[in-house]
Amino acid sequence: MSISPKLALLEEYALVARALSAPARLMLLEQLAQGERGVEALAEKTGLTIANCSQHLQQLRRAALVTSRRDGKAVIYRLTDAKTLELMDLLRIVAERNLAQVERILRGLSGGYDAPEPVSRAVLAARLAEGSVTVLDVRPSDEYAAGHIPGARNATLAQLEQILPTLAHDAEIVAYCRGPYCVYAHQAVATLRRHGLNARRLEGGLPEWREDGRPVLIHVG
Amino acid sequence: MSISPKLALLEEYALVARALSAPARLMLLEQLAQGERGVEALAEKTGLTIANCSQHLQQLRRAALVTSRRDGKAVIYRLTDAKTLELMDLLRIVAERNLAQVERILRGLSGGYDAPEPVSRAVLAARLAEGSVTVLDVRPSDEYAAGHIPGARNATLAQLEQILPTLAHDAEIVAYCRGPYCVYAHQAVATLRRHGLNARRLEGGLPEWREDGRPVLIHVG
DNA sequence: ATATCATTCAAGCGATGCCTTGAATGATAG
DNA sequence: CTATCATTCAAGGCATCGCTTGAATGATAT
Repeated sequence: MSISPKLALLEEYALVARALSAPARLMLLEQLAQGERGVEALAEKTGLTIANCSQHLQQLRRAALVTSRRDGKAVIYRLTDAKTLELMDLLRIVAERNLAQVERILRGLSGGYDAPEPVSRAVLAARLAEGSVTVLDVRPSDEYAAGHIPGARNATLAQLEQILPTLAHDAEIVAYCRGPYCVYAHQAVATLRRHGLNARRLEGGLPEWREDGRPVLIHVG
Repeated sequence: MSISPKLALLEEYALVARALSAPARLMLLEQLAQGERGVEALAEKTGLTIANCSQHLQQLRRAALVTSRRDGKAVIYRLTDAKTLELMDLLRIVAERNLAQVERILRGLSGGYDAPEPVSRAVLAARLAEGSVTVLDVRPSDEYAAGHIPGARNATLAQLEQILPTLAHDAEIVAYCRGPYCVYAHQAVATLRRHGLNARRLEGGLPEWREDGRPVLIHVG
């Protein structure tokens, strides 16, 4: 009943890939890229039931993409390390690079306008230093409170229309969200540009920004 | 169409991951990494039937990991670009790195379940002679192939859950691995006992067994 | 101890995936 | 046109996956 060593190895690799092969688990990883979370919080954010969420998390843990620790009654999950994020990013890059389907979906998101190139993190940091840019954090406010780019203003997609008048029409606006898997920033830029504002998207999201070693402001005033 | 654009995007990313989640397809990609090949050549190299091989290749093509062209009657497949290779490499790196990490983590938590006393090598040898025990080698398959206790069955930790139903519930199970500093056997025993099986750990590992002058079987059938 | 809360386990259902078998397609050679 | 070859399609069996429901576990507080 002993299988070949080679096949056993491939089975291990396949286990990791299989852990990444369900949209629900990618959602969980995206959430965990924001920071460590408990099961209940993850279930709420992703819309999964508690039990289902727990089972997905255990599958991710079996592939060692996440680790967990106890905190009182709660079990807190987090990404094992930056390699997990790298793997997710490369998966996304390959998918977007190769799949015309992805392009069509993103185009559908942008509502048919020509999406401009995203702003690199280095460029945004420079523009921030000279104060020539408005930064918009379009994630839910609890995630904003847990950490955001210094100087960024928070507005969910639902709030976006309301704060439109308060946005300068001359300065450039840069929107960001959770990261490459997240579509909030795409949608925000589409909305802003439809209203004639000069908006672009930040390349990557807050996890990538933090990964670069750039400042993150916690506990808003 | 767009029920949920976000889900649709994640579905596309998951499609790429799913394409990498079958050992057969990883074998095909490994072959293609050495150069473009026809279907028949790939089937021969991997031991798959022609039809099965063709279907796997189409799945890889759907994920845009490979592309194909016609050459006379034959269809020649090749990797789409270097990114496919990068993705395979990162998958392998993460899998191997994570397995080592699991080992380190488990070393920290030796407790967690009431571990029974390990079985001495002399006792195991006697029990083996009378056939009243199931021996489980929980090291990687290549190490198993390089030498193991005669009659031992090989199963990595990842495979353990899958072979659970095939393990006898009445006979005692003895698990061993590399030696006193290796945690595979500890973890295996913990898993088996969680499933209600009567499992214990061998004192020491294969090096100690060999050091005792006891038989070691090389070259598995 | 008992109660409570968060998480995990276990069983069942429907859907999907992998593999096999046998027939259909598409391109080339005579 | 017909025959041949490589590949693909189609249908079936069998296993696995993802989700749900309801109960069990583990840690904490009373």
